[in-house]
Amino acid sequence: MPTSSSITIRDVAAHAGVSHQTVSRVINGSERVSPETRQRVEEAIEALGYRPNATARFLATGRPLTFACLAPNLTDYTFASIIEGATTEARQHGYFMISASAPDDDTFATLMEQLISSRRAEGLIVINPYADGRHTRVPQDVPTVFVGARPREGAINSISLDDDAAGRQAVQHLLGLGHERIALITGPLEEDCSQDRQAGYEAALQEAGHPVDPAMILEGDWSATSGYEAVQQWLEDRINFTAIFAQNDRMAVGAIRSLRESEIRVPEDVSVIGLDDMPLASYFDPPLTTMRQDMLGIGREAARLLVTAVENPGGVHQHERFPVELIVRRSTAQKSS
Amino acid sequence: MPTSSSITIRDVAAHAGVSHQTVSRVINGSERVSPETRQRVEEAIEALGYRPNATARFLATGRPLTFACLAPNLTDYTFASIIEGATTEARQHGYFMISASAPDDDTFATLMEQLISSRRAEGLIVINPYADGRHTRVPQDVPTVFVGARPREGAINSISLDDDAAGRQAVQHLLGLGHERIALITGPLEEDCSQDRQAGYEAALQEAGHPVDPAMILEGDWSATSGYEAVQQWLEDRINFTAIFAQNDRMAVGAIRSLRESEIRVPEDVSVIGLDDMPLASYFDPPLTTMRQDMLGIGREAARLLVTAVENPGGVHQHERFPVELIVRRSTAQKSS
DNA sequence: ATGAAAGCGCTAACAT
DNA sequence: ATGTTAGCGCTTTCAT
Repeated sequence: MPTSSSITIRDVAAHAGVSHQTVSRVINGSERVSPETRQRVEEAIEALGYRPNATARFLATGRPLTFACLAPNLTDYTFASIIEGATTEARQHGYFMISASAPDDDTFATLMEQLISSRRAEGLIVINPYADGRHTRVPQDVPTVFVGARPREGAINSISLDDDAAGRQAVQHLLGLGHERIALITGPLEEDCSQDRQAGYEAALQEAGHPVDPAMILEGDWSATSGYEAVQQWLEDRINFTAIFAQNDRMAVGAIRSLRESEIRVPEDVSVIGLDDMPLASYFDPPLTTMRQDMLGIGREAARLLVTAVENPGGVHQHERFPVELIVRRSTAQKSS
Repeated sequence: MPTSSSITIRDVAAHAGVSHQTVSRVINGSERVSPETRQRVEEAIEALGYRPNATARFLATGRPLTFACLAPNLTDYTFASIIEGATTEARQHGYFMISASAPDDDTFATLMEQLISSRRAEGLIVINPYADGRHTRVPQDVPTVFVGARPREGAINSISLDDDAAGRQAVQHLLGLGHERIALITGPLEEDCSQDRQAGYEAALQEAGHPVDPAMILEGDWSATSGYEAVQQWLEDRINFTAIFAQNDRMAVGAIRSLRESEIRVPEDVSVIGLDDMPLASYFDPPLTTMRQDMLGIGREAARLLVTAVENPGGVHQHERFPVELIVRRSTAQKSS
């Protein structure tokens, strides 16, 4: 089997004594080829080591069979999982994924130009589109799925967690353990999910007849450090609370560190619940109570929606919300007396 | 600025009253265009909202300006970081990256066919090529960089940690604290890095005049669970040790969990050192002593080597090793009497 | 400095 | 069932 250096469809045709179009039919699995001819062509392909040139095919069909997936970064575990799910699912449908990190608005705009305007990719997945103004940079008429954003005006598919329900669930778990003074550490408030999780938190509290105390709500930036600092702040301000809902696991871990350093026991004195179920969440001390999100599944679904959008132009835009699953470990416990 | 739906170079040419070739010259920044003509063409481009079609350009030049990066998965923090570094660096040089996960040999082979043989990508980065037989699946003559593999025969660039030095450094740190009975949890032994880290461990021990006891060496699979189980095993076998070197952080964390459950204190009774400096390594209890590897830098360097290989065919193959940096936190301490 | 012609490797449309 | 003729949108000679 010789090298496939630059054997073209015509070389194969010559070798098999047929027209190049017949070769094209064979490699595309058309029915309209006699068995004998097909056989001869396949032998020629094998003999010459022919491999179809993807670029040429893309040009001829006008379809690059490629998606782009943009996230603030590629290393965050949640982003990476979504990307993995989307990439794998896309492949199943014949598409490859170009993923790139767009830390800011400008980078995002540049990538739009190079990826979308140049028609290098025919579909787009944007993770965290409301992290900044990037959602406004998406060109019209490009099949797109936003991940981690609420449905909005505009012709775009969206997938997100059911963040409101997640917020409620966290609070209800804590309420069920007897806690009433529940503090909240949010993510950046420009992100939909932070707002929705907070809304769920407030709703659950109010429905249970408890007040929402603004002093017990602090904004973090998803980092462990910001969770740590939120607790420091409350301690300085002498805020009383017996439980904390951190909107992600990293902030929860930071909060626990801070509590411990102040000799406050978790969960005996204060319960802490996070959200994500990040890797090793059960290996922290104490093992983290949290809410698991199916990030791989979200990524897969994003790819599925995108395939649908690309293959059925003018279709209806979909909006989905994924549920969260409570994982009770040991950072939450019954409120002590 | 109208839509760029399907404006071609010829539309622009007509609009500007020049030949399409002149438009080509303008968008490629050729010198051989008079300022006035250039001006007119640029106005036409603006007026029509023209954007060059990347696929057409690829076909004409024979260069897809795309790399592929294959890893066992996309979510592992070390892989994701390497990918992020490589993707970003590649972009700097005008290349996009298609990344995909190849959990096994067969998937890898299929991806080679779809990505490389079809000339959809012109360069290849393989993370962990010796995880299985995948390194044999890389076609000849494709510019390739192996990440996480020792230099070998064959025309391929490689980058890895200086794993041998890392193994030594871990042991020397422990030796310096007075430990002599140092147990080792390795990664899968088919991977170069596991072997090399073990070689460094053994060399450092021997140079210090201490025996290498095979009973104190157990093979893990990088997971926290395998670290946990290794310690269980030693405990059952009543092996005596005062320190553990786990070849990655996850296994270190698992080992610590196991030790604690047996009422063995870390670091008072047993010191534990890992390798990676994974996110939140400092948030475990105790904060993990480990060795940091610059995964983003490794990824960037991989992309740089690949650009060189692609742009200078027939060049020399490079092999690089990155150093590791000891991060002393609190899971290691002076051996108690 | 600019244009005309040819072709990259394939698919699509129309014959036969 | 198979071949012929045209492109896809661009770059690359080679003229002028």
